[in-house]
Amino acid sequence: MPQDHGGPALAAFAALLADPTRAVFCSALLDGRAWTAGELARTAGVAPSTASEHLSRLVAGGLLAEERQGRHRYVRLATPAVATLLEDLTAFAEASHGGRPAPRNLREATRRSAEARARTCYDHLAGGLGVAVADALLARGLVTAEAGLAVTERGHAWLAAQSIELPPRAGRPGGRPVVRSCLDWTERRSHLGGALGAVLFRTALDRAWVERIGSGRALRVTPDGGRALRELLGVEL
Amino acid sequence: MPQDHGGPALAAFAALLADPTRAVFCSALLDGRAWTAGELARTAGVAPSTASEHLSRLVAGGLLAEERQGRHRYVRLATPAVATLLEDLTAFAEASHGGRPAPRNLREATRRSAEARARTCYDHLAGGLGVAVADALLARGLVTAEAGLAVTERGHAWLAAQSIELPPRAGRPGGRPVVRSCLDWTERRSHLGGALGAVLFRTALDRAWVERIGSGRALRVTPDGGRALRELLGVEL
DNA sequence: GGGACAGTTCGGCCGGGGCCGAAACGAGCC
DNA sequence: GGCTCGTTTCGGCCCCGGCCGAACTGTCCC
Repeated sequence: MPQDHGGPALAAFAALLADPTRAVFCSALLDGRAWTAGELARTAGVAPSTASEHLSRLVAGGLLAEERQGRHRYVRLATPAVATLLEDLTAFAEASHGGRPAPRNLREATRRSAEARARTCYDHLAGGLGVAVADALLARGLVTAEAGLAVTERGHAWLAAQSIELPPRAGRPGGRPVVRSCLDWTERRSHLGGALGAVLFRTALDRAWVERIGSGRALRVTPDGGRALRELLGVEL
Repeated sequence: MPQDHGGPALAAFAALLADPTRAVFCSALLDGRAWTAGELARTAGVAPSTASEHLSRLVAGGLLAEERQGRHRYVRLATPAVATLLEDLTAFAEASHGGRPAPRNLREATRRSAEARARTCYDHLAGGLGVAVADALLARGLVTAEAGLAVTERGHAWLAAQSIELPPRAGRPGGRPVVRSCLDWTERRSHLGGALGAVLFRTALDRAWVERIGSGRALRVTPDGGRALRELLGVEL
């Protein structure tokens, strides 16, 4: 039986994430974008040589995918499934680890609140904005939590009216679930992941409703975006 | 932001599972029952003193719950959420680890096939039986995979007709999802987890459709059970 | 070609942590 | 009380693995 091997395989896999440096890498990559080896090394505060070895292990273990461009080694999470797994693990780890420590100084506190307003979580919206959008979709009956999260009839109509298309394989067995609850570390509440969360974020970026700030997960809502959110969903920021 | 701490917290949590012995403990506990420290020590092939230390760490980390009875220390997975997390991790680990090794001898092969027919996965059915039941529910339209897995109108009626009741909080936000796809390591296909999977397994045990073999995850389908499965779901074993 | 720079490989250091056995503890049982 | 047995604590061993710096490779740019 595989579960005889489940022990060792599980241990080997968990060991990939059990190192603080590798965990920081994965956390950073949860912004859904590709990072270079050097960026990750600086972020984690280790020598480039150390980062290189870690990345090789993560790639070999199937957590990361790499792409070489010239003298750069770009690396990103291998699949959305990896992101989901990391989100689940982090949520659990944070929860069982007890409350998170308070910010150490004013600068960190303000940065926290800025990020809390709007940020990304892999490929969808998170932070206060993500939670607000999720609440609005539920309140307007576009998404139901009746028996697991799902898009309602009205929800599909609304998406069509906005010319927002879900990917064809979404929701089919083996495909990505349409809606997934993703616990927000900041808000301690759920925002929307899954194919719906991803396509909403993508749309918001394409239509310039939000734009990235710097190279992290932080987002800014544009004036157009604020208007659209208010009109389409009744979301007031 | 918590994700600054997400790295270290994630690493600390993953480290709990990164040890082969602790991973074997968790794998064994995926049968959903409480084991004593000594049983786990023998299963993993380590000294009782070693097992004791590991268990303390797992309990402190929130993965296991313990209950002392006389001179015994019973431990079990702390919550269904832990089981879900372990299932996801194991499935991913098995998948990315490449194909599982072939059975080493005839005895192991036969044991595999016996277990493959019917076994448990935490608190629901798995193996060939689990997959067959899942397929039958889908084929009869009692469960849909339209937009994530969900119980259909007909499904609810069917459950009521069988006097099978879902727990009241199931499917509500914060509650356990009603239906969850759980990848079967043996069959490489999904069977049903979630509240529905749990209540179906519980019902099957209560009505003596299946019974446990020994102390592992293996199950035997009783004659009554075979009849019930055939009549109610058209499942032929 | 030459210089700058990203990444990799290797050797060596060092600490953490898993393991055991011995001994202590404590519950059940006679 | 005295015995058994499951569990725990402690001390000590040892090895795995993360870290760095130095040297090397390969790419881009001038």
